[in-house]
Amino acid sequence: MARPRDDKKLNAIYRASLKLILKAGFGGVKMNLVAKEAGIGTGTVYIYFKNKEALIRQLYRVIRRRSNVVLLTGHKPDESFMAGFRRVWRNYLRYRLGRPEVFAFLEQYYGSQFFDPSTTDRRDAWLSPIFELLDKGKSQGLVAPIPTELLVAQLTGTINEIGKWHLEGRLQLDEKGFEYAYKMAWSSIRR
Amino acid sequence: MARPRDDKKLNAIYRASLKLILKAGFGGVKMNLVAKEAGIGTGTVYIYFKNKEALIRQLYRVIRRRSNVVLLTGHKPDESFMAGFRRVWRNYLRYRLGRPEVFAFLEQYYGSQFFDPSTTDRRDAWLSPIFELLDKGKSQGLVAPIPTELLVAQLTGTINEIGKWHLEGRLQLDEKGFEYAYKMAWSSIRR
Amino acid sequence: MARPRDDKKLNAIYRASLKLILKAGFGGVKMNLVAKEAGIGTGTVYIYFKNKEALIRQLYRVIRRRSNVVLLTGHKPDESFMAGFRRVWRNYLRYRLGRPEVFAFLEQYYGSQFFDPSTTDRRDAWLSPIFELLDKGKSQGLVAPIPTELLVAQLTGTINEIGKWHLEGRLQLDEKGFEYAYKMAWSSIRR
Amino acid sequence: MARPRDDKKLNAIYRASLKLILKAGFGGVKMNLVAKEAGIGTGTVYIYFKNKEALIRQLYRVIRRRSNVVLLTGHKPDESFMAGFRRVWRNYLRYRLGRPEVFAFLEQYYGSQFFDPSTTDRRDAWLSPIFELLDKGKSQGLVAPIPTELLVAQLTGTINEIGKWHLEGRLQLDEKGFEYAYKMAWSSIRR
DNA sequence: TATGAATGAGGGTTCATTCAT
DNA sequence: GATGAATGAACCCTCATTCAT
Repeated sequence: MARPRDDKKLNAIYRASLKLILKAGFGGVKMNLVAKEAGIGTGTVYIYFKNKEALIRQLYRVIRRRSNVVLLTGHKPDESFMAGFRRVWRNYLRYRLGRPEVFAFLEQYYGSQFFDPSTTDRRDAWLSPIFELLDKGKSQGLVAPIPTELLVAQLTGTINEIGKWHLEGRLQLDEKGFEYAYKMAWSSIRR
Repeated sequence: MARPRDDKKLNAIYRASLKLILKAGFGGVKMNLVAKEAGIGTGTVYIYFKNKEALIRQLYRVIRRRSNVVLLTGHKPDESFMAGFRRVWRNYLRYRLGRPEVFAFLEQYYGSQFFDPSTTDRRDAWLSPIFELLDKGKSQGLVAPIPTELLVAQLTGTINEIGKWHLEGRLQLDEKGFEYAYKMAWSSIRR
Repeated sequence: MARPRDDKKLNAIYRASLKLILKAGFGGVKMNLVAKEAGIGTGTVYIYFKNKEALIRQLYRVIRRRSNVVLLTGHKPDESFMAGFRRVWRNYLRYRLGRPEVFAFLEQYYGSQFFDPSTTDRRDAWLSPIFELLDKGKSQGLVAPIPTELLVAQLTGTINEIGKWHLEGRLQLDEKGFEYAYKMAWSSIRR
Repeated sequence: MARPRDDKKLNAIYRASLKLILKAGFGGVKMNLVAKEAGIGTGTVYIYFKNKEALIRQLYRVIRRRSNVVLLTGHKPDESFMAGFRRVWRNYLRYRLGRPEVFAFLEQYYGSQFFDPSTTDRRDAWLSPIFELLDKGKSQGLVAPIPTELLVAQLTGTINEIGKWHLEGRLQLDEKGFEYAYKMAWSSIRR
C-alpha cells in the first residue's frame, strides 16, 4: 500500500491501461488484463493503486503533467510569438498523432463515471501554455480579439479531429497536409 | 389481439440510453437502468433488442440517420454557397450544443468495443452534406484548395470542442461568441 | 381456466412438448416454444394448463393411460399365457421403438423436480398388465419362481435399453434381431 | 506464490453436481447451488470450468473413465469366461446400486441439450469390457450366437432398470434377489 | 377465447477486489 | 512485496407467467 519505489512496474501499469483503452475503450480496461499486459500479477496492481478508480484518476494526472511538458518542448522564453505559436501547435499535433492512446483515454475519461467536472479546472490544466501564448498574441495585436477559450477550442478541436481521422485511416497527413492544417489554424485566429 | 409493438417504447429506450451515457459514459449503460429510465420492464428491452450490443449499434445507426437530416434542415437546393455554408455550420453548432447526449454517445462509441472501423465508412456517413458543400465551394473558387477531409475536420473539430467546453461550463456561447466562432470557421477555409 | 373443449389444441400441446423433450430434454421445454410448435399463442397454453408443472404432470398421466392401452392391444382374455406374453412383449417393444419421445419423457420425468415418488405407485401403473400376466405365468408353472418385480425389470429394462440404442443408431433391429431379443427375454424368465 | 489450483475443489464440484442431479434432475443443477454444495464461492466454479456446459460435458468424461475402471475391478486376465462374466456383472450391478447419482446423470445426459451423439461413440466407451468379454464367450461357444449389441443391451438394460426401481424403493435386492437376477442374466445369454 | 407483448424473479457469468501462500 | 486462486456483488439475459387488447 505504501507507494513503492518500483517505477518500472508503475509505468508498465500505465502503459498497459492506455493500450487496452485504445483497443477497446474504457470497457476494455479490466484489472486482470491490465496486469497481464503489464507482465505482473493481478494482485500486484493493488499494491500500486488502491483500486481501479485510483488507477484511472492517477493516470489522468500523470497524462496532464506529461502533456504540459510536451507542449513546451523546445520552447525558449525569448522566442517571438509567431515562432512560439508554430512550435506549440506543432508539438500538439505531433503529440496527438503520435500518442493516440493518450487522447483515447482523455476522451473517454471526460464523460466517464470517473471524471468529476466540479473538482477539475481545465483552465489551469495542461492547455495553459496555449492560453498564455494566445493572450500574449492578442496583446501584441497579432491575434484577433476573440475570447481565448474560443481560440483554444478552435485550435485544439481541429487537431483532435485530425488525430482521430488519422487514426482511423480516413486522412493521411503528409508534409503538405501538415502545412495546410497550419495555414488553416493561423488563418482562423490571426487578426 | 395482443398489445401491438410500440414505437414509443423503442424511442424511450433510445432516449434512456443516451441520457445514461451523458451522465456516466458507456459504463453507465446498464440494461436494468435503461429499462427503469424508459419506464418499462427489464425484459421488455430484450423484445426490442437482441442484446446490449444490438441496442448500442442500432442506436448508432439511428443517430447517424437523424444527424444527416439535421444538418440539412432549412436547406434549399438553389441556395448560394455562402448561404448554404452558414446554414449547415449553424445547424451543426446548434445540434452540437442542443444534443450533448448524442455527441457524448458518438465519442464513446468510436473507440468502444462496439465500433468496428472496418465495417464503417464515414465519408458516406452523416457528414456527407458538409463534404459536398465544401467541394462545391472549392469548385466555385470560394474555398481554399485544401483536401476536403482537412476542411471538414477543421470545421467539425472546432464545433465539437466548443460543444464539450460549453457542456462543462468552461465556455458560454452568446450571440457574439457565435459570430466569433463563425468568423474563425470561415477565415480558416476561405480562399 | 375451465377446461375447454378444444381437444385439438390440447393434443397439439402434448405433441409439441414431447417433440421438444426428444430434441433437447426437459431443458428444451420452454413454454413459448411449446406454443409455437403447437401452432398457438403463448398465452393460450395457460388456458389449458395452470402452469408448466401442471402441463408436465398431466402429460405424464395421459401417457400412462395411453401406454396401458397400448400394451394390451389385440389381447384376448382367453388367450394362452405364451400367446399373451408374446403379444405384450411385442407391443411394448414396438411402442418403445415407435414412440421414442414418450420414453424420453418418462426417463426425464422420473428424476426431475416434477416427479414425486411418494405420490406415485408404479405397481398400479401402466405396467400392471405385465405384472398380472407374469403372475399368471408363475401360477401355471411356466415362469420361474422369481419375484415379479425382478421379472418385469428384466423385461422392460432390456426393451428400454434396446430402444435407446436403436434411437441412437447403435443397433438396428431387423426381424431376426427381433426374434433374438424375444428368445433372450423368454429364456431369462422361463422356468 | 498464490494458492495452487486445488484438485479437491474440482472433485467437490463434481460431487456437488451429481448430488444435485440426483435430487432434482438437470434442472436442479444451478451454478450457485453447485458452488454452495461444494463449499466454495460461485465464481470459483468458473475458474475450473469455462461455463455450465463445460462442467457437464467434463463430468460426463470423468464418469466414463471411472466407470471403465469399475467394471474391471478385481479382474484377472487369465480368469475363465464364467468367472469374468460373473465378476463384471457383479461389478456393474454393485456400481449401479451404489452410485445412483452417476446413472441419474448419465440418463439425463443422453437426451439433454449437452449430449451430441455425433461426437460420441459408445462402442469404444466404458462398456467395452463387457463387449469384449461377451465376444470371448461367443467364441468359446458358451454364449448364444446373438449380436453382441443385443446381449449387452439385455444385460445393462436389466441392471439399469433394477437400479432405478431399487432407488425408488419398489424393489429390494437382497442376496437371494441378487442370485435370481444373476440367474436371469445368465439364462438369457447362454447358448 | 386467443394472442403475444410485457414483466421481473432468477439463473449464468464477469470482474473488481481480497487473501492464503 | 508478489502472486493468482478465490470470492460474491452486480450485471446481462432468459423464460414462466400475466395482462391489455
